[in-house]
Amino acid sequence: MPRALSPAQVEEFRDRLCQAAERLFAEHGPEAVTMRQLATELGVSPMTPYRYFKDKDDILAAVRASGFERFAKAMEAAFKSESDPVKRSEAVGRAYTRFALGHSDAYRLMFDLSQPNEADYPDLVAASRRARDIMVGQAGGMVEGGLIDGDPELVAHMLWAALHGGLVLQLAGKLSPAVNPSELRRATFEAILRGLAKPA
Amino acid sequence: MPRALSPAQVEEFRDRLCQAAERLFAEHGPEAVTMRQLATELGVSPMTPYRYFKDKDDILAAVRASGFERFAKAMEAAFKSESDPVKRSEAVGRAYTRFALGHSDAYRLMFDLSQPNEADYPDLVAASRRARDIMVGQAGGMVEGGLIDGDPELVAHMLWAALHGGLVLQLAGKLSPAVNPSELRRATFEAILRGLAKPA
DNA sequence: CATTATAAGTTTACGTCGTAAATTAAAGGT
DNA sequence: ACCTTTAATTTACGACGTAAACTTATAATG
Repeated sequence: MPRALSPAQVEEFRDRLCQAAERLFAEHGPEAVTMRQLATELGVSPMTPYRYFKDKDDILAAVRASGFERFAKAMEAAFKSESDPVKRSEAVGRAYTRFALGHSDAYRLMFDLSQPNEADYPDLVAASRRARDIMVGQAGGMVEGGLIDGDPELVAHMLWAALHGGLVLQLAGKLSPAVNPSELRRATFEAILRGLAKPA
Repeated sequence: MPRALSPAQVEEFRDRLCQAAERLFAEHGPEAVTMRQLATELGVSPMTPYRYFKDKDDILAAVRASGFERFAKAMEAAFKSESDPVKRSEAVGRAYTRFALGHSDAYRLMFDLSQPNEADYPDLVAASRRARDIMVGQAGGMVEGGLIDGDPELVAHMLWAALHGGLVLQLAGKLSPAVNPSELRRATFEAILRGLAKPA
């Protein structure tokens, strides 16, 4: 069916391929998934995906960008669901954790995997920045609300790094079996916030 | 020169190959390094490494194990260099950070990369456990010294996760440019320790 | 010593990968 | 009706990991 292919059709094919890719990447890791498999999955010949994506790396970037978008969306929803800075922070943190644990393969693809030429994929960069902005904004609320002391961006990164570190260690199975991951997160947040609390 | 090959010779070849592999893995990532390159690097034919390693994954595991061993050694030295629990903790933390930043490729290979059948490589498991034990021991000192409150293993994991999280985000270039990584580490440790401090 | 069994190392070969290039075929525009 | 354009397929290539066959040099045996 040559001649044509509206932008909508292009988008539809890209979406379908991304969905298949995300599932297969999650199951077997991106390296283990072949272009031929992806093509078979969509019922097309091995070279067809190359009309819609530059190469395999481009597909990976698209999958990661879509992950960041859903991630950002989940956090934005949590952000808007509360107005009190503390509750808002807790809601965003819960959304973050829920996403990381519920879509752990996507999360690993997004954060663990360091694509060398990440900057070449503007969609990826934009989606990733969008997610980070919410986290910073959430911490800003707590500082402005007078609950804690410090530069909001620094505080946001403290909480983010601590949460991310625990999550990747948990997902990699590197935590000691004696440590309950959710208790680890709770205790870490509590300690950091207590440590940053404004002196009464 | 067939017949013979003492254990020492085997070990020597394995070491040479591991060193070449670590350098090349660091430069280009493990996936981009081929068995043929490694063989050429050692001046042998492409199949020779297969006498000393089961396959490419086995080489990667050996490289990671050797990384964990050097990492553990560095932390053990720091641990022994101080007797006061707080100074000891700081020394171990510094050793950890210095290793992660100074051998960032090895660190990423060790922690970022999740080899699926990690348990199949006992050397790797042992070296990895050795490193973790020091971190837990270091936190135990602070708790026993009465400086902070809590389960030593949990406290160790809190500090570990926070440090590791900041480091991997830094190494992946995901920290905001406005945030100074070393200040981030300092502030996080200070906040956690303040938050865990025993009430006077 | 000459012979032979064995093990180190190389060569060859296979199936699979990502993808470039050539080819085919279907839909407008004229 | 014909030509141009382009989606899609087919074919083809070089490189990969590694199995299997082969070569070669020694150490043990008679």
